[in-house]
Amino acid sequence: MFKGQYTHTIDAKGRLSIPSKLRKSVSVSSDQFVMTKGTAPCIEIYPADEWKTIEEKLLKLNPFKPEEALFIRLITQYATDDTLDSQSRILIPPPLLDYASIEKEKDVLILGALKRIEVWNPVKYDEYLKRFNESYEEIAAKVMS
Amino acid sequence: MFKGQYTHTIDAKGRLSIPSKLRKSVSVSSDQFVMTKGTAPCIEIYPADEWKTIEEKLLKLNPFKPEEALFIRLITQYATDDTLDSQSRILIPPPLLDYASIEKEKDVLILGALKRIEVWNPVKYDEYLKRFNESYEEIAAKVMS
DNA sequence: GGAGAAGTGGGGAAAAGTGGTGAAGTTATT
DNA sequence: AATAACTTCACCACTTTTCCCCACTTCTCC
Repeated sequence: MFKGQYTHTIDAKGRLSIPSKLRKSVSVSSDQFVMTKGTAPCIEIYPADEWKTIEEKLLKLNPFKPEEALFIRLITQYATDDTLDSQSRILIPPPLLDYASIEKEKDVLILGALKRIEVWNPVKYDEYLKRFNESYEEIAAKVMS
Repeated sequence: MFKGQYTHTIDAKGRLSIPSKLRKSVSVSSDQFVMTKGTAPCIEIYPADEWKTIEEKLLKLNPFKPEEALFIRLITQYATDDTLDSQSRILIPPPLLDYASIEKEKDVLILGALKRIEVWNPVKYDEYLKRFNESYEEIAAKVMS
């Protein structure tokens, strides 16, 4: 499972190197990833295996229900798969960078979040945290009870 | 189960040696630990086995629910695993040191707390204790009845 | 007081992260 | 249809950080 936080930079070509500790968390030899737009304003990266389980859930939705069809469009529209290059980097497509307000040659915050990796604009992540008024203890008590 | 208190120093590289008495409390040959931010202003260190039970709870949460996703981010962001080096030390990442107000080359208070080990800035621990008005005797009566 | 264990400090090899160049393939233009 | 220009992707090289190992000091327990 992914965990930890890391600060890397997106280079001028839109490449992002995946922290080695996160790479080691992935089931061996699977350097295939799928990235898509996050439900929060970030980029979500899934190992290919994990993406399959999400895809299965999507397949159970009914595309004739407008709302479910919309969700399918939104999530698949931005989905891209890629394999790591020889320097363990993935190439992030411009639409995803736009969505997450990430600029090339700037620092990004990489979060390990169990089954997925999240990539944030550090400023946006701060703003995101501030939107919630509750303290860590309060949330822990509510969610983990 | 961990118990006792110890005073060690964080070295210039952010390393902390785990007291030998605590090491002996851990189930044999498991020198794998996971540390994360405490609900109190300290660092919590769990043996890897113990952490798994926490992780299982987290995996049952639904990352498409905003509040549950937030909690996953908060707890996993600070989670780091590490194994003891040949001198029985672990490396504590800067974000955790910041959170617990611990500086390098300073003394820290290490507490054995049953299933986990806690690392405190000694000053912060005093402040923490003073926040509670009740006496030891009163708390005991309330909690243990 | 001595021997062994525990705790602290530091240096060097190896890996991780970043930047860049060149070849191959694609598109466009003459 | 051929050539030029641009984009894409794989590979190479350098810098920085990490981590592993060795050495010394201090404390503990006979």
